[in-house]
Amino acid sequence: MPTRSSEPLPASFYARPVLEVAPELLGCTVQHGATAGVIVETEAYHEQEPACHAHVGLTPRTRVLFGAPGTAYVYRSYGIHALLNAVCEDEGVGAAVLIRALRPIAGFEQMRERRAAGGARTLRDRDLCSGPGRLTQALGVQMTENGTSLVDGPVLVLPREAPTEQVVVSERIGITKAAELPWRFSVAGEENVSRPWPWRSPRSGTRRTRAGETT
DNA sequence: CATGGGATTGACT
DNA sequence: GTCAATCCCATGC
Repeated sequence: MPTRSSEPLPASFYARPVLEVAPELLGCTVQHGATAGVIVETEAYHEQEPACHAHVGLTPRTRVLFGAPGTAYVYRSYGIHALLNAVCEDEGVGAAVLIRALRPIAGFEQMRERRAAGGARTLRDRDLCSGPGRLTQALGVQMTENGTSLVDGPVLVLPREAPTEQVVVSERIGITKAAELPWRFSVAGEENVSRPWPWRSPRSGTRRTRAGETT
């Protein structure tokens, strides 16, 4: 039972350009019940670019995306995984930050149980939340949390305790539209990040680092 | 109402 | 490297 060391981030934190919020969420904590982890990877999405679900306009599915900043947008991906986003910018604007990876800090055993129940075979600490579908599984975040408040819970986002880390920028992962936008943010040297496939290497030799610059 | 496409993961060749 | 699993919903007839 982790003691909440501080109050959740206020809605005003999210009511800003999504490209500001996405890197600033790095280092913040996502907490759900007894499980929690520090955000180490995010991606920004905005209605004005086609990779964002809100790009198609207001529909039953995207309603939450156009809602109040600080709301959780949870959607099902590939029919299997629930992906967690934080709705940003003003109400009426469709924008959100996808939480792609966490460094687990509390509730390790419960995370392991949930991940094992979900079929995971590797249960090292760094496999628990190193991917957008993995972290929701580990934290027990489901579609039922779609539309709930990240300020009032049940899923909470708490401010970071340590100041600025080294932010690494790169292209978003797993999308086909607007894939060139450098809207993915992670922490330099962080091990608990998602790696759906090796980061682009033209021909031979596996590149370890692929990134733009820091801020 | 039928169809098709994912902001993924894990297993396998 | 390839591939299947499986659900929500946008789109089109």
